[in-house]
Amino acid sequence: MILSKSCIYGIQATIHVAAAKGDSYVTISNIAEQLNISFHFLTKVLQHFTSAGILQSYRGPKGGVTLKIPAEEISLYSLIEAVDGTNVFTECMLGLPGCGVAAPCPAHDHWVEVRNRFTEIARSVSLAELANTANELNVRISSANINSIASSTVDQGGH
Amino acid sequence: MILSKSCIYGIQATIHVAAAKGDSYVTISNIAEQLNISFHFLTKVLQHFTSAGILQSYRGPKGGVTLKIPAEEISLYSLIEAVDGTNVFTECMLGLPGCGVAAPCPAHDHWVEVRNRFTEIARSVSLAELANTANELNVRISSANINSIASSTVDQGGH
DNA sequence: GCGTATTCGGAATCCGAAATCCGAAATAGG
DNA sequence: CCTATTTCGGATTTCGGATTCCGAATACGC
Repeated sequence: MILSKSCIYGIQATIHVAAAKGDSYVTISNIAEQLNISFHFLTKVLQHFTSAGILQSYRGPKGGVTLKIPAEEISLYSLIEAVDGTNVFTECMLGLPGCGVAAPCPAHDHWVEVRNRFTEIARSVSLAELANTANELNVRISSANINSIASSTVDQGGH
Repeated sequence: MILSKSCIYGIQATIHVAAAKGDSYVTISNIAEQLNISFHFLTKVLQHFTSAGILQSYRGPKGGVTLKIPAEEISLYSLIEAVDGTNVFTECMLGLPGCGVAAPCPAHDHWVEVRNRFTEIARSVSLAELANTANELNVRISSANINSIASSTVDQGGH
């Protein structure tokens, strides 16, 4: 698994939030329920995003989380970075610390090609695109289905 | 980390064995020492390769392991497969079971591109190439350096 | 102000991979 | 036959990520 579970949950959750695209806050318990993830665990994961400035949170009744910046400006890269850091994009395939052009491992050149392609894609794919794909294709983002968001998210007005 | 530590150790070890390319068996303790890996742990890892028909082992004095088939016929793919299985090459980026064309996740198309490139490379890169690269470039395969193999491996004759 | 809903943040627990330990089996050499 | 060497294979321990638990902080509604 190239991404940690925390990271995967986080990506699924932000897609969920972006796909809901209401003015209101979405509660973490709602997200957790829809995605079949432990509420308490998701709570922790989403804190990475709020401290990274990707999500905006609000406590108390009518609280929850929402996107702090437009989904178009949130790259998959920044989502991954917020939770797992940038190691995924720089690590050596054989786990050698400091593997690079100066001191490559035998598989360096081959792996760099894969790694760079992954990085490019992560940088160019936006959360908006992921959310649109999810909505348009009516595609699942977890064991649950994305189209259950509409019915479960109620616009409660802004703040 | 896309590969488990066991798998990484295994790849490093087989490169070491291939780079030594003597007729004799290389002891696991020798490999472990050169690669700075726990001997007992490496013992377990290499058993995957012997049971997969990649390595040939021999017990007792003058025993050890050696390649069972030519290094040219051993792909990086088969090395990874022997230890970690094929999940790496088929898994969904978001960890969704059964993610595929029929039921894709929002990131499916993008991830498949990366995954397929990785698979192609793993299938086309041979252990011989890795070992040659390591020898020619005098490149390290662990914290230790590959060129220490020559001095540490003594040809004790065949069996 | 008071009770409730909600996120925040640390502590405790669980669990699987990583690593260690130990005895058994095989084999060469004397 | 006996001993030293080496791989085999199970049992145990360690360690870090995943998960749960609990109390605090914040904010709405009455």
